[in-house]
Amino acid sequence: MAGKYDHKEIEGKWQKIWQETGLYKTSDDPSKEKTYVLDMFPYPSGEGLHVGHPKGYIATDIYSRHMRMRGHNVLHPMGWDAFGLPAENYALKNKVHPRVAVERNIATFKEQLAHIGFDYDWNREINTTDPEYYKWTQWIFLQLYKKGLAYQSHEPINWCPSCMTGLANEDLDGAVCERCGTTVEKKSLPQWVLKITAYADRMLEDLDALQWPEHIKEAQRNWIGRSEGSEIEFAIAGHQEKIKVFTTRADTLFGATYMVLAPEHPLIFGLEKNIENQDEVAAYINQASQKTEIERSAEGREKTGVELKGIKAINPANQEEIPVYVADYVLWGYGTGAIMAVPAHDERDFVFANDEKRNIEIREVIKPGEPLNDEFYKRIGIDKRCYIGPGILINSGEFDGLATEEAKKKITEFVGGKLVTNYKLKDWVFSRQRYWGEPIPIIHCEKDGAVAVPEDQLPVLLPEVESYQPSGTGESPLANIAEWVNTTCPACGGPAKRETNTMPQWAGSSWYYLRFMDPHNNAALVDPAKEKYWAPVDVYVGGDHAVRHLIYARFWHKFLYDIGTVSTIEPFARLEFLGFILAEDGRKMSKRYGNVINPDDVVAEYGADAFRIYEMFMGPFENTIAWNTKNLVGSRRFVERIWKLADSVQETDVEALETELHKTIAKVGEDIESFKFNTAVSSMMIFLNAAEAAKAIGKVQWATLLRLLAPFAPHISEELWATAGNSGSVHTASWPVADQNKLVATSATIAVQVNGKVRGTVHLAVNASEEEALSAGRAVAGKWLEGKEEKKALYVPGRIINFVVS
RNA sequence: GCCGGGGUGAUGGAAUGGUAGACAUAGGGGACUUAAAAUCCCCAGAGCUAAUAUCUCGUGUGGGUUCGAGUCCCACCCCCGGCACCA
Repeated sequence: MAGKYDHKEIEGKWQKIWQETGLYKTSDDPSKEKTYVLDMFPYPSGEGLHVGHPKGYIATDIYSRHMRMRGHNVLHPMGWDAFGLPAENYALKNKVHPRVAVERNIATFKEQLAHIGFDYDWNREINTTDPEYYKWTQWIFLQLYKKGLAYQSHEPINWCPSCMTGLANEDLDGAVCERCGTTVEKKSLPQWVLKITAYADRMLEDLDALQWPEHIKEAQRNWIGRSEGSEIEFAIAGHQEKIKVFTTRADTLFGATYMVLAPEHPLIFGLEKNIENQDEVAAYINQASQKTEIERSAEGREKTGVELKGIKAINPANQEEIPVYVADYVLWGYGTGAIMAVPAHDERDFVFANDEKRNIEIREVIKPGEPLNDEFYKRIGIDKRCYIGPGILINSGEFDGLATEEAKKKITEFVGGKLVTNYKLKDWVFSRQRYWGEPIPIIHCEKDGAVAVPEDQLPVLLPEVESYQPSGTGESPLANIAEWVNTTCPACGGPAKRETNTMPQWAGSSWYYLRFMDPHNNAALVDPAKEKYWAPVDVYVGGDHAVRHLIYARFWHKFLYDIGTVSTIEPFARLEFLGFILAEDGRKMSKRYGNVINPDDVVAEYGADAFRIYEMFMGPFENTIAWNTKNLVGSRRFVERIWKLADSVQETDVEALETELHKTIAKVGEDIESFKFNTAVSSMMIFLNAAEAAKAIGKVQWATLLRLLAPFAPHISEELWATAGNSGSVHTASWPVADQNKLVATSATIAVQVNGKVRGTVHLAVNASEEEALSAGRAVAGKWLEGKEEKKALYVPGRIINFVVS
């Protein structure tokens, strides 16, 4: 007779034993098959974990325990992504050094995680703010620099006036800072930029082979934004300069009746003397620069612009002179910052040109390849004079009659243009004017310019400062430490200054998964043999970060592949998307709303095992679902009923449970593999219901059930495994194998239908003949067949009987 | 606007084209208890019924394919997510 189920005692006891015996220590045994399961490592915030954080960790824990039981050598590590603005802001607010705050927060996180009973190998813990770690982050930067993929730029960048730092495009949410919601400004600052665009094509192409959720792949495709088109030059009448445009519709060139330059286009200044309405143009440009990105791109906004009077461009297709405008609907940051405008076949150009005072010709050059009836116009849904689809060329000289696709190539060739590919993806602005990040390992020499810090001098340690308050001037707080900034040039020995900007938060997380393979290596980022064994990450679990982290990590990984550091072209073979847990009120869990649920409290009251089961049973893993303490009771009851079932264990197996047990074995195994934890749990519940109904379970069946339960509820299954007299840990026992012969029941209840409507059921042996089945079916459905002509009778063994009558 | 994913009881959700609503929560009834909690047993999509049986309807809407559709096809509506004046 088992005693009362005391989760505190049981869970505390086993957590201690597992730690003492090193049950989860990972070895680099190359003779065993490996599985590398990884969570997106957390940022250790001052608020600690809420119940949403562990959801993904529980999933990887179950997966890793299951693979270990299947005999794999499992790498399931945990670490801390601790650089970046949140840590620094927290530290500023609470008047402690970020390092101290981070250490304290990590201790809290670890304590919280420990209570949930994860199988992490803590010997492999990493922390991105540890100099032994960021030495290698800096090392990667140097390799990028050496290959010309890290360069200095003076282009204006996005600047967050609240965070007082420059930002990358990926750090923006539309036109506001993703972190604080402040509208960003443009600011000219010298900075380091990483040439992520050099990898755009490979990042796009290699997506296809990844086992990732479609929406994440799609988000990456959108972000990279490849578009194939042509670059075509337009001469300016009476000038040497030319206007270069990017277009995806070179086939419409004969319909280009004006051009537009972005307000930032430098050519406007170059032509200044020849612009007759200089004042008007200058005023427009000034006005445009005052607008925020949001204002500029507001949907349905009237298109404004000013003609550059005295300037005419020459359409290279037909040598016609056409007007040139400056208008802010053309963006300086995309393509060449200038467009050829074809009002008949581009909605935006149409809206701009379809204004009487501008008096711009709308010239049709594409005829749709289908009948021009009302239905067609309804479908294209815009003004009949603007058709944006493909078609057949008209009014295009010798190209008349060609189809769009062919004409694009031929016309580009005809006017001496070239086919090019454009991307929305921008190079990664990599400098941050803040304290809490990896120093960029560069020295600026008066004579030699930017010089890489020699690798043997890494890491460049982040110095102590008096104030890590950002200056807001565009200089990082490091610039105030003269004794650190002033140094000698490694190349010439002359006076030089250190780079004072730091790396963005996303640097350390762009390669951390590699360090877990070999966390204590001082001579290399990762030992090649270990990398070859463990790479790639087999299953990567996390939410959000569809673009940023995943695109940065893929970029760095591909670069590391090119320089021979890693052996795979992609870092994460499979990605499982984590649906968040909302608060009970349906809102995001946040201190601000006072709706945070701390896992410590849940574990204390219901136990880690019930907590783990509940988070997995809530619903599909990828769904966002609100926390519900009432529902949690069900998982607690399940755990308690398992505990009580121990009293019903008998020597001999219960024959009636065999089919159900083997179904459960198959189901739980498949469901863990495919991250369908909710149905894995429900299948164990179904089996438990059956065992309770039978009022008995054989000891072999019991041991099997405990092994199935072990990944989900590691403590209670370990306890019951031990009390049942099994040797060793249940977590190193072998995973049960479903017996195919037992999976199929010998008989089944199947439905009898008449004309597809269920009219009854029959219990039939699975191997019953068709005659037997149909006659049994007729007996049940007799009433419905009476007086009707039976046209057809179907029997699908084990599934259905259906009579078709008239 | 383009792209991706969805719409199933009161709720979270199940369902290789084969008895829709498994499993769980909340709910109703009963047992135990002085009582309550806990536990155990039973009921439970909607309609019609005093109730049972029977029947009818039922997976966003309308069509279609099929012996049979939540599942496949077509059109539409709505929700969530990504991108968006990207030429």
